Amino acid sequence: MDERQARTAFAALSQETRLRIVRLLVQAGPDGMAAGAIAEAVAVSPSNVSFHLKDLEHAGMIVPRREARSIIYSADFTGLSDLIAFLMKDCCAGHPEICAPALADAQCRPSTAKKKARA
Amino acid sequence: MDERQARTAFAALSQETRLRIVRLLVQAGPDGMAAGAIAEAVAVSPSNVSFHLKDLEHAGMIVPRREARSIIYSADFTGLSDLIAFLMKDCCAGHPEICAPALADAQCRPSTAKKKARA
DNA sequence: CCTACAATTCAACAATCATTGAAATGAGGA
DNA sequence: TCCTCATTTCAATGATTGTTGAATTGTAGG
Repeated sequence: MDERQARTAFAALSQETRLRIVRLLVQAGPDGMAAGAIAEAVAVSPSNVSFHLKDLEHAGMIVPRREARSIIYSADFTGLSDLIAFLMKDCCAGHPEICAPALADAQCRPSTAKKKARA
Repeated sequence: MDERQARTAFAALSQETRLRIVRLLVQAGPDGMAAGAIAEAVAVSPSNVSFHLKDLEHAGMIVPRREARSIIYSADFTGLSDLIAFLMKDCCAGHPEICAPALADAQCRPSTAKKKARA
């Protein structure tokens, strides 16, 4: 992920409605949610949600698929992952020890973490 | 870090000049750089760099200190770390295996990861 | 105290972004 | 085909954000 893509992603996530949509879709998992359901969940108009969904899609944070009459959006985990990697490279560059707390904090470890987080 | 803080941080990083400043300061390390030096490095006017520095400070991405006539800014590693943690919680929530690639990708590992992680 | 320097503040303007409601597209079902 | 539903597109408007140059604050040295 280059700097330009990262900026686009940051901009997408900096807006209240859009950030809520992303969090919603991450929780929804691979099944995703229809545009209309998203609009209802975040309480904005259909045209407005469409505007934000397009922006998030362009930023590589979500991905659409058609299913019958609906368009289902789901989180783009690869895109989110790439953004984290970009941020970690910037944050940790030359200072791995400083960034470590973030890793410990998130309950997200590579498969090497046998025991579950969240005791 | 709550959602509002995260949005402020994302907004700060979504602007070209500001993202360049952050990357510059991360590379500069704890010593930091004077506002004037930053302005020169990113090629913007003093008043403009001041505007962006204030924004980054407000977002918790950089921290200032006075030193003689200069004001030295350095990256706020804690703030950056918190943002990564926020993003990882959102991204990985319930899907740790999906987020793992980001961890492997960044050359930044917690000290708890003795060996492996990339079997 | 006066001057020089580093940085910030301020007001004005330009540019970008978000919201709205109406109209258009596109997929199914009768 | 016709009708309906789900979503998008469009144009207009309001709200935020970024940029500029001049004026200001604060620090240090002569």
